[in-house]
Amino acid sequence: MSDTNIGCTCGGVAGGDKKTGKEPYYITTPIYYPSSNLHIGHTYCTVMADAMARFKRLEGYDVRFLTGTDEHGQKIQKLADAAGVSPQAYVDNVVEGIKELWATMEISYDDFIRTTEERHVKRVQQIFQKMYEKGDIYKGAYEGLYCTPCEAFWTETQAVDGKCPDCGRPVEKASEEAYFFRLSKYQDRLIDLFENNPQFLQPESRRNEMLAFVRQGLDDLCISRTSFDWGIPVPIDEKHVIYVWLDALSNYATALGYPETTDGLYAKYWPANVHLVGKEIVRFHTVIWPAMLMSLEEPLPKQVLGHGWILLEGGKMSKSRGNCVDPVKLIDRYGVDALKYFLLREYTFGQDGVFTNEVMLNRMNYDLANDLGNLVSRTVSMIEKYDGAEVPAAGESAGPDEELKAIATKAADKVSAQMDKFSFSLALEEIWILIRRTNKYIDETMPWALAKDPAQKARLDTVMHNLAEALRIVSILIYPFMHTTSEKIRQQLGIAEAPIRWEDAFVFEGTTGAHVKKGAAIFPRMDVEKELEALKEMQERQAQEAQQAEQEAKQSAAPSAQADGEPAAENSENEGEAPEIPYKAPIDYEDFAKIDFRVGKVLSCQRHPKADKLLVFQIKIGSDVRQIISGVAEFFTPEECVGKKVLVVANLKPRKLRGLESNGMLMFADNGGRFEFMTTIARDGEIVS
RNA sequence: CGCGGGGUGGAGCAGUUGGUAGCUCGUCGGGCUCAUAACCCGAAGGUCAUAGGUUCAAAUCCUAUCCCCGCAACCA
Repeated sequence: MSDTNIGCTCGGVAGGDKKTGKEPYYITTPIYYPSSNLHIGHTYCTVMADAMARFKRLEGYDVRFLTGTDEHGQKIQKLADAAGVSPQAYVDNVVEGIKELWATMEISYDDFIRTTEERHVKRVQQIFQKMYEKGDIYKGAYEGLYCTPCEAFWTETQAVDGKCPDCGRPVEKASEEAYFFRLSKYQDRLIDLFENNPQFLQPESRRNEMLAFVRQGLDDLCISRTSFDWGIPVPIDEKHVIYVWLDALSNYATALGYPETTDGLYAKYWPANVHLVGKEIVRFHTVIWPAMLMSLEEPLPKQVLGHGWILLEGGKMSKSRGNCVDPVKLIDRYGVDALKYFLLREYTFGQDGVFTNEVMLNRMNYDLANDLGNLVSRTVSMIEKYDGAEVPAAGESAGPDEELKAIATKAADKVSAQMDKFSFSLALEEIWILIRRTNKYIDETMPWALAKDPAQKARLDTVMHNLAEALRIVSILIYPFMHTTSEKIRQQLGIAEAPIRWEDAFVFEGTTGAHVKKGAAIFPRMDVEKELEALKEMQERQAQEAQQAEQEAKQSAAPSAQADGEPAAENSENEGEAPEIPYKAPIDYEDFAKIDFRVGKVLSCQRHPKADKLLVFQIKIGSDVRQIISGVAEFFTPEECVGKKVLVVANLKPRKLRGLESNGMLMFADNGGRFEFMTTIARDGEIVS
C-alpha cells in the first residue's frame, strides 16, 4: 500500500501506512503580531497551512493544525499607550478581528494560541528556567548606545554619528544587566543540521542563506529586556521581561503542553512535521528555535518551509504603508473558495509573486468559471436531459473512455506527490488536467449527437456515467482546497450524502443511480472589465474614507492648520487606512522654538555619487544658498525637484553624508511610503512658525 | 570585490540525478452547440540574458560579463 516514500525521514520516524494508520501530523503557521489587521499575505500563509491540514486529514493522518497570535513586545505597548488602552485590551480587540477573519476563511485550525494566555506564559517561564538551570542562560551586561527618550538600545552601526536613528538625539554608551542565551554553543550543531538535513529547511536558497549566516559566527543572544514590561517576566528576576522571540517561538511547544512531555498532546504530536513561515522569519525558526530545542534536549521540527511574499505592483505590501489588499473585501465579492484557489494556484511556494486584481479575476474566470463550473453545468444538464436526471450505469468502454478513466483514477496519487513537496500550484494543476480532459471528452464523444439516435442509447449512457465519475473524483480531489465547492458539486451530482474519502478517488464507480439536480452556477463567469472598475471604485472609496478619517482625527487633535492658496492635493490618492504611528514623547516649547523652519527653493539637484538613496540639493533660502542632502532618491528624480519650494530646517548642525556635507534638513510628508513635497507660495527665506 | 534572489516564445510563470523546451493567458485559423458567449482542435511565436568552457549531449554543470530585484550600508 505505502508504495510512495517521498517524504523526508529526518526525524527517523517509522513509516507506517498513511492510509490506514493514524499517523500524527503537526503543522503550524507563525503566530501573527496583532499590531493591526491582517492582510492578504498573512491570509496566504494560513490558507496554505489549512489546505495542507485538510489534505492530510483526508489522507488519513491525525492532524493537528496550530495558529495564533504573538502579543507581547514594546511595539504593542506603544500602540496601546497611543490608543489610550491597556495592552491587553488592545490585543484582545485585534485578536477578535483575526479570529473572525479565520472563521470567514473557514480555516480549520485545531488550536489558536495567544502568547498572553496563562497556559503559554507559565510554560515559557518553565522553558526559561530549564535553559537557565542547564547553564545555557547566563546573566551578563548588554552594552550598547542608549537613547533615553526612546528607551532604546542601538548598536554602533545602527546609531548614526552618535545619534539615535529614531529621534536624532545623542545616545550614550550604557550597559544594562541582561540575560543571554548561549547561542554560540550550538553553532556547530546548527551547521551540521543544515548540511546533513537538506529537508530541514526548504526551499534550497533559504538553506544556503542560513548556512552562510551561521557559518559567519553566532553571538550569544540577549533574551531579556528591562526597558518595557509588556512581556513575560523572567522567572528568576522579575525586573526583566523575556525577549519576544523566545516567547513567541515557544508557542509551538507550549500549545502542546510542553514541558509536560510524557503524555498528552506533546507526546503525540511533537516534533512538528512542518513550521510554515514567511521568508523574513526563517532565521528565527531555523537558528534560534532549533538552538532552544537543543538546549532543552528536545527533538527538532522535521521541516521549516519559508514561503515567498505576495507583492503589489509597487512593491511590498505592509501594514505601515497602508497599501494592503483586504482579504475580507475580496471574499465578500468572490467567495472564500475562489480566493483560496487563486492564492494556492497562482503562486509558487517559496517565491514572491505579484498580486493584481486582473491576475486574480482572470484566474477565477478561466479556471473556475470556464473550466470547472461550466463542466459541472453541462454534465448535469445532459444527465437531466438524456437520462431523466439519473446517472446511468456504464456499458462497454470505447474511444477515449479508458484514457479518461486512467487519468481520473491516477490523479489522486499525482496530487499527493505534489502536496508532499508543498507544490500547491502543481497539485491543483494536476486536478485541472483531469478537468480539461473531461471537457475534451465531451467534445470527442458528442453526446448531443448520440442522443439523436436511439440505437446509441447504451453508448450515451456510458458517456454520461463516465462524466459523472470524473466529476465525482474531482469533487474529492478539490476538497482540501475548496470544500464548499466540493460539496456543491456533490449536491448537483446527487452524492452529497456519501462521505468524502480519499480512497474513493482511485476507483471509477460511485455515482450509478444518483439523482442529479442542476443548481446555480458554482462559479458564475465575471465581466473582468466591469469587475476591475468596481474594484477600483471600491478602493478609491476606501482611500477617501481613510483620508477623511485621518483629517477628522487631525482636526480634533490639533488646531487646524491655516490653508494656503496652493491646490490642496494634486496627487492625493492613498489606498487603505492611515498607519497608526504613536506620537513621540512631548517636548517643551523652548525645545520646539529652537528649530528654525524656513521656506527654501530647490535651485539644483543631483544624485549623490556614492549613495543610492541620497539626493544632493542646492537650496536657496533668501540670499543664502546651501547644500542639503536628503534620502529621497527612491521617490524623486533630480530633475523633477528643481524649482520646488520646500520646508527646511535651517539650523540643523552640518553633517557629512558619504563624504558630502549636508547643511540642514528638508521636510517631506510621508504619504504611505511615498514622499511628497510640502509646498507653499511663500517666498524662499521666509520663516515657518 | 558586503549577502542573496532572478533573467525561458507578446504577458505571467514551470522546468537540477544534463538527453527532442512545457503550462496558462494573448494572437491567428478551424470545429461544436450539451454548457456559465463557455468547450474542443490546429498554427504561428523561444539562438532558455551574453561570451567562453566541460560533455557524445547543457536552460540544467564550470568561468567571465551585462541587466533587474530584495537585504545590508546610506536616508539631518
